[in-house]
Amino acid sequence: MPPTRDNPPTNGRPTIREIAALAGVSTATVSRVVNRSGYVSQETRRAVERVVREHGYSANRSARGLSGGRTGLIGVTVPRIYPAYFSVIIAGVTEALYEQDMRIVLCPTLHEHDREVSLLERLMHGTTDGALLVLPEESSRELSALMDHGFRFVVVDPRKRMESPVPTVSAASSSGAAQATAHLLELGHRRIAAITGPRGWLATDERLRGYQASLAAAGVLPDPRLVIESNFEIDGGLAAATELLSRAERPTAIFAFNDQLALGAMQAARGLGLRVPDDVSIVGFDDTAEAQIVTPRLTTVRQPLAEIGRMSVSLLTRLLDGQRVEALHVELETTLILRDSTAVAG
Amino acid sequence: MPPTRDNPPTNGRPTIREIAALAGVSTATVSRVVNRSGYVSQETRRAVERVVREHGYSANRSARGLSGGRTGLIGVTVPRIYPAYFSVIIAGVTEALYEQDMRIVLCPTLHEHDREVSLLERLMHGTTDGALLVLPEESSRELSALMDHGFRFVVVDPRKRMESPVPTVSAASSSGAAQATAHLLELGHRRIAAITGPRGWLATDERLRGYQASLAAAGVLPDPRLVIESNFEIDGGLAAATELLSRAERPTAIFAFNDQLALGAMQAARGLGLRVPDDVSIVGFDDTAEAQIVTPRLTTVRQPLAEIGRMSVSLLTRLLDGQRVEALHVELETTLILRDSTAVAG
DNA sequence: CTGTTAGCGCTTTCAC
DNA sequence: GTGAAAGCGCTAACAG
Repeated sequence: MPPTRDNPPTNGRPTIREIAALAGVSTATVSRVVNRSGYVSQETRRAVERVVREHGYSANRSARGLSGGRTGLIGVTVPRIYPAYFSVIIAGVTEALYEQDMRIVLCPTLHEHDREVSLLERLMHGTTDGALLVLPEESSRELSALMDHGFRFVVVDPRKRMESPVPTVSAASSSGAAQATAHLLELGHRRIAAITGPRGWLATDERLRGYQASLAAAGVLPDPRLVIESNFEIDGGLAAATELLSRAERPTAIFAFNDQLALGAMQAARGLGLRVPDDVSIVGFDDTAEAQIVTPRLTTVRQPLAEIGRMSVSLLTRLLDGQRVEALHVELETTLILRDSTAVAG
Repeated sequence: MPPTRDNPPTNGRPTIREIAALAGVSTATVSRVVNRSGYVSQETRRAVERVVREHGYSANRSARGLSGGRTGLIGVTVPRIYPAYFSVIIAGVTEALYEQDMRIVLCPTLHEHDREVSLLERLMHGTTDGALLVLPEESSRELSALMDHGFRFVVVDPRKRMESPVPTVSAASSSGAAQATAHLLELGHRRIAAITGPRGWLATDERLRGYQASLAAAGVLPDPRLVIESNFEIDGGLAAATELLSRAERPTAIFAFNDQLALGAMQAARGLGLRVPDDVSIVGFDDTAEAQIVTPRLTTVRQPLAEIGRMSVSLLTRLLDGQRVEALHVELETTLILRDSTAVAG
């Protein structure tokens, strides 16, 4: 601690004791009124509320946290803050928390497993009441262990499949992918390539399943050469699509497993002098803001990202309230959004 | 509080008392070791450090906060979490904080003055040690009052000019705008329109100043009809540019005062069947990720957004340490990034 | 219904 | 150098 350190400013805010004195009651009563817990007579309540209002009192969160109550803070680990995919989830989370007068302690992990674990451990020890883990690195086993340890959290968009004790919120990847693929098939496409995320990730495997199901339903033989594994980032999409579109017998359509990959694919097409959708149709997944600002605007599968964030908060708060959570794995609907990057097969 | 509420999980983490017992010293000594404060003998220090390490001890933040120390939490108010402009600043902030083992409590204000004020007041009372206000709604006077009140904060990208006691971090808007305009002039453009942000905002006024300065330096008479006030959002850019480009004597170049406006302007051009940059050149401001994914890629003025975030943290922590901050108004450089949305005047 | 009373886990004088 | 002890502001039994 530096030598010149000021005394921590008190900001002159009233404490519960002062409010109690002013209202002529005990601190316990003020606490009861403020927290709507226990019985307080109409009169007393009103009197206390008046003083609270007049003095702009609100409980010191550290004190509340310490005394065994809640801190009112939720930790959220997330690989990164952007692209929009993450920001929109975060926005949904903060808004839902705000409505309950709670706040978010935001922790980007940069995909580092160690950082995520240590973050989680410190967060859960006195700083926050619980956590939301977006796309966590931990395995189901590690997370189960944490739950057994008394940690309270919800996994958002799990990377791998989670065992039952760990609550999860995600979107219907498989059906969304099936819709996207069916759309391309209806347009007459038969050589439909897929640029996937990393194998083994739930999002990848589920979307692959939907893609293959639609292909099968249309009687189209799946061609493994048309499926390229990538990384859910623009560069990956660019590389994969460049490869695909440079082939002698190139695909007439590409289903990119997220919007970032689709953006990369569009760049690839452009780089090769191919027009979208005239020469190649492209479909994405997510429907983030980027989908609407590129030319042509991207046809894509919408995930209700803000809603995913809100739902996660809802699950977590129920968990924190000690309620038994009925739906441990919530899956929200996805919708195909038709825009300008797909057209009838040439 | 719901009836079924669990006892708050302890997570089985050791307390300072346990560590003290294990190390055979008092809690005071452990505290000294952990906080590197006061004198502790080499020996004792080492012994304590060993126990701390072995048991993965770290201080409970609520307790630390309560007992007058720091909470290790910084509040950050920001209008929204996306577009990228905000996310990138936030990312810079969190990363800089992480390096000091501090965390961010993120609070979107949705541009609501009331929400921002109340957020700020509660944050500063026991939850956080200080705050970063990104593009705050408050006037310089209101903020000065808060500072007098003992609040510690730094304003990032001030909306209005701030009086001296309030520290600020921003980018060199005026010179960036001058560069952008000069670039267009060099390409032979003379009818250069400007789509601005709201009048009275520092970002708007400064960029306007740079724009006019470059025009004047080139001997081009400023035409007030070419300057349209807008809102820093895509829709605003679309509307303003549509108007500009529909005129009989339309501008050959548009300087949009941020990238969002520029994206809107590109959409407008496309909507009118005009090609960018052949028919109209467009320059943006910010250089967010969007600038690189649109077609053509956007020529724009880069603001070092992540660096702005990091610098703000640096200023704030110095403030919290009670050090006198030398540079109260930090202004970072901007750079013109040449891409494909500008070309020689037709 | 309301007040009294213990702490929560930590930092910080103040003695020794 | 180190320990004992006093709270920080609040919640939660437990009495009454």
